[in-house]
Amino acid sequence: MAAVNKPESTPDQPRRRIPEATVARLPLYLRSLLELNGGTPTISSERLAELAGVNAAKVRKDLSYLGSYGTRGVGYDVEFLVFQMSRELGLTQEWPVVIVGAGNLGQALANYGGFGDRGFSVAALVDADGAKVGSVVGAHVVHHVDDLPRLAAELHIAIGIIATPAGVAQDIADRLVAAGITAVLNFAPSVVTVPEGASLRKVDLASELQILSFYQQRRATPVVDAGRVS
Amino acid sequence: MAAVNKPESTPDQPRRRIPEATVARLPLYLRSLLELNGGTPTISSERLAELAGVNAAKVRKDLSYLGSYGTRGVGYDVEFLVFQMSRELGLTQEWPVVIVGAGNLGQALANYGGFGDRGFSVAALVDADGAKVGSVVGAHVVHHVDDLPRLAAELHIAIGIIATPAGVAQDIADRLVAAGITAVLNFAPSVVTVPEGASLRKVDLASELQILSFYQQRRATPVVDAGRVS
DNA sequence: GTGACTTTGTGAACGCGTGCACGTGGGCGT
DNA sequence: ACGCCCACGTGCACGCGTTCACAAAGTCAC
Repeated sequence: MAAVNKPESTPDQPRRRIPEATVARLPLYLRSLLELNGGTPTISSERLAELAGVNAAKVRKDLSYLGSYGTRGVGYDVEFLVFQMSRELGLTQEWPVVIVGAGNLGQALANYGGFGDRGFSVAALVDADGAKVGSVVGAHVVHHVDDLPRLAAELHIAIGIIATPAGVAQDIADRLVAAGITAVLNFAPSVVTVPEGASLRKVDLASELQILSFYQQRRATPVVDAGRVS
Repeated sequence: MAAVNKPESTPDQPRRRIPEATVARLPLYLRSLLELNGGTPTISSERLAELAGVNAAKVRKDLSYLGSYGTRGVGYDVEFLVFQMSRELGLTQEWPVVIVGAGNLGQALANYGGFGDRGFSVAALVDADGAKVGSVVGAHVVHHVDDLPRLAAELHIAIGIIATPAGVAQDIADRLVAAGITAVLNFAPSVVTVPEGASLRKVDLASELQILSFYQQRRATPVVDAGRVS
């Protein structure tokens, strides 16, 4: 990345580093604020915490990473906070997204309304199956996955969603990155990796269910517990 | 497979507490092992780490929470490990799942093949919209959400998936819990809470995209001074 | 202007998870 | 049988994230 190389001698950090855990909560706060719909001009950390389902201290610390945007004795200006968070999250611009895989999931995602919701739009839908290419899903024509580089360049796509079978997920990830798409959201039940400098998030339905199953199983089986019960 | 009851054969230790982070990785390990397809009888922590995309020390520590199932100098017996992990995750039994919301996402989930994959099956699909009730989605007839208590009891459903609009997600969660379903997977873009004693996981597409957007934005902006970026 | 009250911002302590490094113990070759 | 080698299991240190508690800072009433 550009100027940020070694923190060898530069005391002034260019930009505040925001902990990953905090970044993951920002969308939650933003959503909570938007749900207020202008009901109140300001909001306290306590109220926001309640809406977001976290505790107040965490809210304050998280927001403090963005800057001192609160007013003591009053709270945070909702509108201003929404603006700052949107800016920080990069939501002041439109993010065109490509969905790879026009199967069950890919089609559902393409049709999903809550998408353009806030800064994101489905710019392209691609598939490797020649038979699907050209067909129409929702408002989108399915393109061939080989067109990724062209599509990415022409439509300025920076985010890719993998909605393919597990077997080809890594290959698709590689192709996405090769096409200059450095943010990847993987829905396929498969471990994929991206090179340094690219971002990867995953949504893993099977894992989530298995995690639930684990705790459900624990509850069902009587246990000799050494203290707490959860 | 052997009896799914208490491991009376094993030294009956007061069950080990497994860190949440570890639990979240178990499905990953399990999947990686299954992909081996009997290729090798044993596997080292290093190899498994590679497959699962984590580091070897973490694998060993994670697996050690399950018990000392490895053999020094050799590695882990794949088949045995699969069995132990399946047992621990509660995958030796079938988990019937109810999907709430027969909209875009709900239908896609109902049709999703990789579901019965490993211990889970769509036992019911319900919706609040009377017009949808009775219609057929995939192999399932849509029932009314009011039937939840009956369905849950009759079909022994313990896991519920919320695939509704955000506005009703909390209400649905309450209904699920009231119906005795104590494990909930929430797909709706909304904060929901469940009472103590129930489990909740969430899958939040919008948040994931916004997190990606955050890092993408950081990469794109060359970083000015500590103050505002115009 | 003053004092009481409210809520932020943050220093500090704590706890959990991660990763290293190495002791430990079992297999395998000779 | 013996010793070498290998990979597990884990104690320990470190870093990140969470939480508490409180001073700082601003508002509001009068």
